[in-house]
Amino acid sequence: MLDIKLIREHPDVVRENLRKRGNGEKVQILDELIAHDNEWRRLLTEANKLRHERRGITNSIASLKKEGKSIQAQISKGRMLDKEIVAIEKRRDEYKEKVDHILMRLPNLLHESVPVGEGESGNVEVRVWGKPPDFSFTPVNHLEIAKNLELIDDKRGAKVAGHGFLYLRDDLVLLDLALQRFAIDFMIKKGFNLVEPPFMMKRRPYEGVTDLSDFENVMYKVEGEDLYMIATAEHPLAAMYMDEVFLEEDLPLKLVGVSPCFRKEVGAHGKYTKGLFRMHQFNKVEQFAFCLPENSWDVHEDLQGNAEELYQELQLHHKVVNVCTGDIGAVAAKRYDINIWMADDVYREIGSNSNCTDYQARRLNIRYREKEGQSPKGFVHTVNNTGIATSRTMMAILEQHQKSDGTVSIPDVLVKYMSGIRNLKLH
RNA sequence: GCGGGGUUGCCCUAGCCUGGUAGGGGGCAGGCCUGCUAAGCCUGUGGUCCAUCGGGCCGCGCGGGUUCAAAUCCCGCACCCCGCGCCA
Repeated sequence: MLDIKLIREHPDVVRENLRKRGNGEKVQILDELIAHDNEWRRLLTEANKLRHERRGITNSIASLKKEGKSIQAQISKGRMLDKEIVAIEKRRDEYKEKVDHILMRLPNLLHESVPVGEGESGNVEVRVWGKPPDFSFTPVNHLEIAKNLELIDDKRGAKVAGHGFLYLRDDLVLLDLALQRFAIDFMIKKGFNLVEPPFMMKRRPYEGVTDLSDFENVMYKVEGEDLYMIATAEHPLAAMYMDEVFLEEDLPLKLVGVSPCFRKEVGAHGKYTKGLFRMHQFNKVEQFAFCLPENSWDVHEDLQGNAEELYQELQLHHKVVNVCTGDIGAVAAKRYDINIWMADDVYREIGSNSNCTDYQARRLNIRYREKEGQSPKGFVHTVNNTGIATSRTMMAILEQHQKSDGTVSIPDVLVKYMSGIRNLKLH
């Protein structure tokens, strides 16, 4: 959520931001917001004047009573005023609701380094690590490899849970767990605190962390309960400190969350949905940080470095892109994606890293104070970054580390987490 | 799931029975005093709106209700603590 004061004082900045994002239609709702906010403030001031008058009457009744005088005239005067107050406050609240409604729908302000562009094609490459594998045979996709090795059962997954669900089997389950343990140990060494969050959360904290359209397109709702299945550990991690105030010396607070992720993937038609790439359920180790506003850009780069190191240790060729205005999403001020090479010679997203600045913190009311005993100074910044999404990482390992005989070699760093297994092969 | 207790400002706490401007302590910030330090004393402390000084409104877990007037009375809900029950 943006600061309403910023919108009042610098509407041109916000308007320009919406244009850059290609949210032309939102420029209009911004103008509506400003008009509604003006009207809200006018009605608020008017209501406050009436309430002030009303308080005077109430107080005069108390003193008249003490003197034993009649209070009837004051009571009827008060009743008249009450009617006016109720009417004005009803209108005031209607405008306030309109203001909040729009405010919750405006995207975050972009960082100046975000490239302007439309869709994925507008993303700008900033780094490449490694090269495409030099195969002496025609590489095949991970689903084919995994099915040949009897490590994935997609037919039964579909039978039992529907499209987008798989049974993982045997060594692929071990690989999933190995990736999680590898990433967890890595992040702990980097000074992160390990957290397993709740896998469901209530609506109010959920509204604090995400775009409202996600409630239709992304999250599963638990029927009959005020609970949603988490789409990523980022969400419960961000909401963990809702309505709290950090002490400046405790920041940055870096958390590594491990959890399954549940996503409806509404509107995924036409996108690449093969095998492990786009599923309704997968496991992820997530980096998350709360930090001071002045540090968030450093922390953002810091987490990016961690993610790149992870894929380097796994010997996975990838590219880093600065995600453009048309592809970045509402919550982030800046985002890097890591795109992984796949066997069809296409690079696909394996993780992303977003600085959300104070956008989530304002919605969640997470602040910081300079010293114990002082009042809060401002909102913290939040940064979230995929450490390892096991599904897409397994996919990349299968495709990049496949061999001509249909087996797959396990990256060295994972072997100790795989009970010594060095290859995926048919048993 | 049942019973009891609780939720007041940055923190702790009084006020609730018996409705009438939320009091005290601590912390923090600023000031006074002081040769220096400590102590002491004074002022301030959340959100928001209008405005030149300044002033108003809101805020006692959340939402309703009663009343001229609600932290206080009534109803509903959430969360926390204790005990009981059930349970991997």
